[in-house]
Amino acid sequence: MHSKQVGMEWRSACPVSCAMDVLGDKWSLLIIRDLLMFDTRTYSNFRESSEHISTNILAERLKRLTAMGVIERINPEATARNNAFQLTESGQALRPVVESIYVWADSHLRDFNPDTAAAI
Amino acid sequence: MHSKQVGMEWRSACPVSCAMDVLGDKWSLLIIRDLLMFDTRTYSNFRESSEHISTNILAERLKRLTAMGVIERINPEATARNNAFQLTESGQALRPVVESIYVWADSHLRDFNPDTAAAI
DNA sequence: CCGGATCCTTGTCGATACTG
DNA sequence: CAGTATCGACAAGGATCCGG
Repeated sequence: MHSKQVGMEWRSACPVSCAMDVLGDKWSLLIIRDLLMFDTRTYSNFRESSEHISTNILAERLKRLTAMGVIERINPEATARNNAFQLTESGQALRPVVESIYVWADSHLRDFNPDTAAAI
Repeated sequence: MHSKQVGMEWRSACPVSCAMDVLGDKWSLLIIRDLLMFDTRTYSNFRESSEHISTNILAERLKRLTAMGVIERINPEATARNNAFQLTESGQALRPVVESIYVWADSHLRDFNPDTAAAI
């Protein structure tokens, strides 16, 4: 699977920029976060997360992250009943990213959001 | 300076979510990247970066990142001639975030973008 | 010139209703 | 329950114009 096939366009060759082309939105890293915490998540599991993603955005992000090899379905031929996602090796390699973001926000965003808590 | 004062709304108390409320777009972390690389950047320096941000987006992001205490003007009373931004302590604390993103993209996005190079 | 505001077009987000 | 269709709201992006 290549970039052209998923309709991906890269703004530049910079890895950080490419990463933002894939993950640079408000939702993608929260999906990754959920999967880092719970290993597997269903469509409705994601919807239960406290940020309340809407169905079309969730479906699109799951599609994109799957296309980019970050997540995958546990069983590709699963029915709607038992259908869940997990991280690929690439997705698991995002753990340091999410953790460093967590650490940063936890120590530098407190002044702005008094509610910021360790609990997710 | 508090969240209400900058019109900030938080989707949840999760630090990762809060971080995405501040940095979760395609441009913010590229601005941080530039400042990590060059220490100080002017408005037009940012515009010269290879992703070609447009003026209105840049102005808005600089405003938001300033409001969130991530960047600051070197000299608040500078004229248009000598006017540049730098990272605050909070912004410099984002170095591990940008670096881990760089490392991830460099090793996991190559299959999708053959042009991904170490050079920024 | 440079920083930045404004206008305008296009694209994406997000809520909700709806379908298999 | 997973996913799609629709539509209004809003953000992105380009061009252009203004002030110092």
